[in-house]
Amino acid sequence: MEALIRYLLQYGNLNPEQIALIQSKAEAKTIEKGTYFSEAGKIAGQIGYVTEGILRVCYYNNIGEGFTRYFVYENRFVADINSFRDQLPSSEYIEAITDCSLMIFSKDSFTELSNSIPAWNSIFAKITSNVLENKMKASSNMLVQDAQTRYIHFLEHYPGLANRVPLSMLASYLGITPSSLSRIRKNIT
Amino acid sequence: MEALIRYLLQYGNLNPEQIALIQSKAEAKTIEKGTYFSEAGKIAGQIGYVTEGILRVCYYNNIGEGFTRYFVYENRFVADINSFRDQLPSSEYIEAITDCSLMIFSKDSFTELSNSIPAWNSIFAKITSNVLENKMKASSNMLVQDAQTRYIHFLEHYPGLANRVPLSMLASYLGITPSSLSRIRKNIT
DNA sequence: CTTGTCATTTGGCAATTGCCAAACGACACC
DNA sequence: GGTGTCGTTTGGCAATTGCCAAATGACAAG
Repeated sequence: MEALIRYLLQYGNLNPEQIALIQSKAEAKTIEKGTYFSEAGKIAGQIGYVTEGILRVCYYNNIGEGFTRYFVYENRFVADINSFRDQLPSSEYIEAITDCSLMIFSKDSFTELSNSIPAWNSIFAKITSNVLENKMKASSNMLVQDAQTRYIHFLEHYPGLANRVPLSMLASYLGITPSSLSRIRKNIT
Repeated sequence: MEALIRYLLQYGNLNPEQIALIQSKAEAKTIEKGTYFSEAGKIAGQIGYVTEGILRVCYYNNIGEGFTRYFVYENRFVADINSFRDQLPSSEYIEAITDCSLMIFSKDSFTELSNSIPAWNSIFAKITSNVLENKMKASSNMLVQDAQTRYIHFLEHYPGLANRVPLSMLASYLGITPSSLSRIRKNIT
């Protein structure tokens, strides 16, 4: 909970009353490995702050293969933000790939905070654009690197994460086959 | 100018007085092919709505090669949004690849609109997250497609654009060499 | 018209990566 | 212990793409 407040304070100021209000609206939630926090076709009813565990934002093609767009891990927000904000159907899945603990805000709580705390919307606008811009740059950079460079960059940028996610999901994030990732790992040891 | 207002109205409501205020703050500007709208290391002082022409958002590596992250063309906003919002140094270049006509808002005008029009920040928050999310998905999708598929998808998604941008810049957007793109074009005719 | 410059095309070859199939390892269940 | 399942590793081969170099084309300047 302190971590959540510290995270928010990076993006704007909040006084003690506002912090107390936020804390009163945050709700602890755990979800099991393999279950979905949010599903394509459904409307996102909550936004979560990850206190423990890893999720992946992913989609499936017409033959059921899953592709990882990115991972979300401790001390980051997770949600289909456009679905949550405008209450439109989501286009992606958010899947827990380990057991996860989250602090969540329901849409109603989020709206109340947005009405009570002037800085709230500005804080989330900043978080959203910073995070999305970074994700976009990461994908865009990967496009012009070879597979091994992408993997090494992932190792450096997300220390420890490579050992916590299945090889096949990491491979689809990197845009390569599981076999290729397995060979790359053998190469660089 | 009507196009700009119509674009904004897609993301929120504005009454006639607000529309008039917006129009009074928008400033016409032209920039020449080959010049920068915004530069890495500098603070973005304006946000532009493209009425004519094409720009690219790009960066350079340590040996001076330029890589295109994406293109911005008619009836879209262009800016380094994080630099513009927080007045921090930009990390990328925005280059006119044809002569361009823009409607621009200076940081001061933008702030005034933000103070006078309650919906203003919400409109730009939606535009920002929608646009960034689409860019991010596009890059992420490209990562798992072969070069020809990426090019065909670009042709379908941005009709006419392929003939208006230099092959070398399109190649770097697609993450392939100019030679490869040239061969792909020969293949599919 | 000639020249120079720069972007694009093309060829040949090498490296990367994908695809398919088989083997292996971990692990739960009987 | 045996069996099945699933994820990962490995091998062999084919396709894609990059790299380097040369040829061609477009175009502006003299």
